[in-house]
Amino acid sequence: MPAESQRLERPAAGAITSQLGRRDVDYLKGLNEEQREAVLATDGPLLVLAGAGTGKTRVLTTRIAHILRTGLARAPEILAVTFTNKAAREMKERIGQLVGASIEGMPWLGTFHSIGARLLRRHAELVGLKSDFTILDTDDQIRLIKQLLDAANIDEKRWPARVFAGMMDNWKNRGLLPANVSAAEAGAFANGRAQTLYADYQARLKVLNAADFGDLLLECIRLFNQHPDVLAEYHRRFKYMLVDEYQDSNVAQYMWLRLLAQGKPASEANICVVGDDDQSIYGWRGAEIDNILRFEKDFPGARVIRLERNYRSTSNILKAASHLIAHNESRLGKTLQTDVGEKGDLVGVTSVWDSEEEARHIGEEIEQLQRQGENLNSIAILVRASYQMREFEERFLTLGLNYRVIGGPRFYERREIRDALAYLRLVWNPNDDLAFDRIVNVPKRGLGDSTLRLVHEAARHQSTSLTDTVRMLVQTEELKPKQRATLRQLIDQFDDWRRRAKAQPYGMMEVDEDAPPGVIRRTPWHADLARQVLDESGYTEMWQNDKSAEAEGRLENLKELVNSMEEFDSLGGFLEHVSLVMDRDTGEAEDAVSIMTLHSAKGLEFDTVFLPGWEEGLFPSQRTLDESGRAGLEEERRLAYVGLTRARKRLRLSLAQNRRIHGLWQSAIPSRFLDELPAEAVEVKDTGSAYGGYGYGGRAGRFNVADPFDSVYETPGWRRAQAQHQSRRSPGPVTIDGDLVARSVDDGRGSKYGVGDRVFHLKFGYGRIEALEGNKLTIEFEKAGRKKVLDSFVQKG
DNA sequence: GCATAATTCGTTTTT
DNA sequence: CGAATTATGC
Repeated sequence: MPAESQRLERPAAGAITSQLGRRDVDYLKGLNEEQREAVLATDGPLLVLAGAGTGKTRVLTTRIAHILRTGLARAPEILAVTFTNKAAREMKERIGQLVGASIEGMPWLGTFHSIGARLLRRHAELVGLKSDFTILDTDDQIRLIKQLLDAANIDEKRWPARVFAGMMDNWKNRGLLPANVSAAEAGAFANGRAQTLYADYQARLKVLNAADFGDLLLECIRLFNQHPDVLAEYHRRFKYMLVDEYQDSNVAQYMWLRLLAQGKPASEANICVVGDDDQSIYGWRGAEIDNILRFEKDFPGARVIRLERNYRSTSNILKAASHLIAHNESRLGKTLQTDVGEKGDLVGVTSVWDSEEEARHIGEEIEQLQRQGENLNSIAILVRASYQMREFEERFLTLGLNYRVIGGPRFYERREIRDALAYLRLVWNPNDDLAFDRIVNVPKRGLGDSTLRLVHEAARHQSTSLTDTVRMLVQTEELKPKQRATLRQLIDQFDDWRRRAKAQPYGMMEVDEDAPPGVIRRTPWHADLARQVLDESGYTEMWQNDKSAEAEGRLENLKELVNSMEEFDSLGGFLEHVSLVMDRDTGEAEDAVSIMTLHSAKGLEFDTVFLPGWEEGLFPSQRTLDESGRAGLEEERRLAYVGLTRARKRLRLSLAQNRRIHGLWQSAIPSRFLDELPAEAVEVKDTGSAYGGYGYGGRAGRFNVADPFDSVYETPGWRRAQAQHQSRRSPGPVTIDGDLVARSVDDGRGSKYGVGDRVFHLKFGYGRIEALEGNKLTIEFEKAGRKKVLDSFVQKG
């Protein structure tokens, strides 16, 4: 885990350029004509349409190297954005190799989000944040929304928080601030209160000094729009802009780029986008394939360079992929030419009885390949939906075949990791209410719903953080003694940890760069502190006492987490890293078959690729068809294209005649995509167990396909979708949940009490104020006696 | 407040 | 069919 965010701060700006003079760089060697052109066309807008396996990353990295080498710009003057951390890391590495320097000095190479975060931290105060703002993950987001729904008296059963989170995500992906959300769209949630909720949510984030992932872009856009001077600063700074996987960009990312490119007239902008419209598979999460299709209009006079020479696959594989993708209408059009030279094996298509047989069959083929000396690492199984994976896992376990599942729950998404991080976040920032919420009763401390509800209400009334609220509450008698003692202890503990955190000066863990190898590096204090926090809080113990099977693994993960902290210079730096870099190191040490979804396979390649489950409904997915119609079908087809083009030498498709979905068996129809493969590149195989005549193999090369596309509109699913769409469009009669009974609300003049006032307290009844101390009142109650309470819990009686 | 039974509900996923 | 979340009883 490289400490990118930390190291980049060091002024190594000249590191790359200074070494260039000494090196005879032959970076242009080995590039084909188009690639070289794409590298050398530095000025003006450029669209590089790079088909699968045509050397896209190579062009991108070489282009950067070229810009540096020729002195067109220095490293900090180049903005290069990717979508994933993995891609960013890879680029850094390869640029490093090309220019013979380390990754240092490319401060603006990163994901949209990490660069967005970097920009926001620099100008935080202009968007209502402090520069040490917290980046929320989806978990925190949901928690926060739940609180807001609760506060607004919206039934969370009927209007689930995750649905609203999805809507907001959607808006943010499209660059919409609360004010810009159309009433029609907002009407679809909580009887039209969505817009207010969105605004409340944003306001709450500011109070919490936090931003969610969407904000990292959206707030940048707002910043640029509202502060042209700031934007101008970056116009001057960035001489060249490069964007990877442009077909995956969404509207917000487009706006972001557009603003940054505005320093010059569009026809002169030095912006280079690289992508493949045929590999756009993220439409469902906001990607606008239109961005890439429209590039030439956005940037008039843009050069377009097509990379069509494929260095990956045999011609049969390529033929299959090209033939299939040609069925799409909205595409810019490329024709991949193989450079491999071999025709290779035919693409195998096998029909099997059910998914169990499918797994058995693929297992056998893999064992066969293994006997032929193939490496398991060079084999992958790519599925459409993750539930298909289980069958393979089970089979491979009984076979004793090594496999690895890629893209499962990520390290930083595991419960124990999030809990541990919440502890650390709360040490780092006492006002992190979401972190507080997460761990206040983890491990179990006997603080249940009622106690926490009380704390929350008090916090809401007083507009203080949960930590501060509790700090006040424990000085009163609002809480039951047991809970009060527990909370007091917890607060004290955190204060203690914070003291320890401050006690250690930063200088202590500065790494001695000149130390000879072998010198044991001192464990940074914050890793130690983390260990202490986890031990003293009882968190470690909680898992030690847990007898479930996963407990051991969780403890391991916690250790790993603490160890990984040692690579960071400060707790803050570490926390930034974990909130943005959510990917795990790929353990490629062992030889194993890879099992993953088609989506997570993008960008990878394998000698042998198995593509199971080519059945109507599963692939293409019925749901996508229902929701997005023809556009959905085209995206599914691109997904198929991505799958096919992952293979270098061997491609094996399969389909089951019967599949169990949601517990019940359904007979399946072969995928229409099978019909779209060129017959001459395909070989239909038979497992022998398929029932003659029914099987796909029985039809002598003609695929027993699927209804024509139009019939999709007749499926029940489609009609359902239509119906939903209708109901969403028309707001309909406004039904009121009946829950409009006024709650005892703070009337705003809350804290204006004086000694002698008669007040009412929900729990203790009527009483008279004896003394005032800030917002703490001492009251002599008529029935309950003398108590200390918070002013927000009483009303004038 | 917490452990256990009943119920709901089923893509794809990065940051 | 099975996970994952929610209602129920102690």
